[in-house]
Amino acid sequence: MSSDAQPEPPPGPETGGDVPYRFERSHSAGEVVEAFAGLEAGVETDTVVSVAGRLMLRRHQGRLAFGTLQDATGRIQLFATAAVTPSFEQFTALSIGDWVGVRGAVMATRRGELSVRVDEWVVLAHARRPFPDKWHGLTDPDTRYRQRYVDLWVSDEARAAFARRSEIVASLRRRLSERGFAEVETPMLHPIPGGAAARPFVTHHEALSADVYLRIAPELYLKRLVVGGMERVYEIGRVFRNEGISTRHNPEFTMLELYWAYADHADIMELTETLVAGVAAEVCGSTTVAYDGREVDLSTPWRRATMEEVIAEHAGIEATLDSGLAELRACCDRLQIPVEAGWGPGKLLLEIYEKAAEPQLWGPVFVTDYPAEVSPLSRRHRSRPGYAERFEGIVAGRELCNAFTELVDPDEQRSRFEAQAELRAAGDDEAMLLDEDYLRALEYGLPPTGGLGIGVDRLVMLLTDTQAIRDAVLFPTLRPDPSA
RNA sequence: GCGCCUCUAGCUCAAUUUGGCAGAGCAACGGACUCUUAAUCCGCAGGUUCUGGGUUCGAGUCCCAGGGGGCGUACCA
Repeated sequence: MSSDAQPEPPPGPETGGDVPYRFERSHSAGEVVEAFAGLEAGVETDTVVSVAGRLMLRRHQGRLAFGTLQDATGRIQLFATAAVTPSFEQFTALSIGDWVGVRGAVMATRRGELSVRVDEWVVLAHARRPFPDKWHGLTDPDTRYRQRYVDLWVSDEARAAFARRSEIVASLRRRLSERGFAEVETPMLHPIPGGAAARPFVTHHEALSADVYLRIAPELYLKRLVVGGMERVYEIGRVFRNEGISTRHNPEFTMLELYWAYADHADIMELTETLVAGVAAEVCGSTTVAYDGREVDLSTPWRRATMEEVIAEHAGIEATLDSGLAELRACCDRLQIPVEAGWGPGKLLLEIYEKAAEPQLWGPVFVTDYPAEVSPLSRRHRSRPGYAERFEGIVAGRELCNAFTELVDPDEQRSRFEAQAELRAAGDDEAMLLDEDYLRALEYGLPPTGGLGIGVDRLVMLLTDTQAIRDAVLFPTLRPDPSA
């Protein structure tokens, strides 16, 4: 920082000087704006503040210069004059994008713009590359994602969305903590990928001479912890699935999974709707949010409807597991849904739901009573043979969560795994693998447990009104840059 | 994977019905200006038109191949 008593030329492009190791900031831009809101035009206060950020706009007028300084909290105008600002010429030579620290009196210009007078200033970092057009910003999505560090400065929407993402995740953690859930971290490198039907990424551990898999879900480890006596656990973390990329899919995404001993699917529904509505109220200020030009009312309770009910409503078809294989196949034919030979009635019913009913749902709605056949980790429905106590939450037309009363019986879990193995043998490379250690854990006894998985990125999309997962993930997966 | 669209200066965009000297604004650079708000004004520069072939007297433009990206679709949350 230059000093009034013994002014030193601030390091700048001309001097090639080094930049300071730290800067003592007294106020963020937002704090100045808040503290001095309504300051009358032309008033200079005695309050001296230190602010820091990037110079985003400049307006020079001879021996007077204005700048717009932006930091994480917002923008504040800088007011410099040749009379009071040291090294005024160098100050006016700053580039857009340069980081500067400024110390001076808070004032309002004749036009009433709240400003910090530049009594002292120092360059904190030079922007050697030019910033994008100050009015148009970046429009090329590729550049926005690859150079997010630039996008965040020039796109207010991006900055706001990611700030809100942090609030959402913090809110989830706080709410779960309040309910007695302990946050844990389980392995990301799995010897046997499990907990979901998905193709994994494979990697190799040299010292162990063993292939390992990036996890596709933390589910089986979290339930091991319930066996271990952790009655309420959750994990928020990255999972990896070796599948296509789309507006709703990133190969690595963030999942919230929780397990709650002594609870069942009904408890989980209540928890889910309360959690989501609470987070929405906290970060959006309302349980009614706008998404994609439509309204979503997240206030509790959410509608519960069985899979058959929504199929009847939206596809106009009466289809259940009791309809029989032939009838379900005929339904698929009528709806022009391609079917494969090995599919059982459960898979056929699920296909009918996913192709003919789900796309028309807006929600929020819990679609309940999934076929047990397609739910290898969930417990059989207590009163409906062939069904599982599993549900998915559909919000704003998208799957937000997947949950169930957990399957606790080791023998039944073994036979479910074996059924998956048959599917795998028949060519389904997303079918689950048998995990002997998980079965052993179940043999020690898993109490009645409810489990939930929420796609955090999808929740962020919902609450930030973004239509592409890339706008909810800071660094979405892209092809390696051929020019890099 | 497949289909459609797209790629021009650091950024945002132009460039006449298949074709005729590659342009503007912002940023940068030089200058003027003591209350601006995307400041304004004058001046000066700035290009492998994504890459490689081809057609043509002549290609940013037309054709072929490749690359990046977007959207849709498939798999999936």
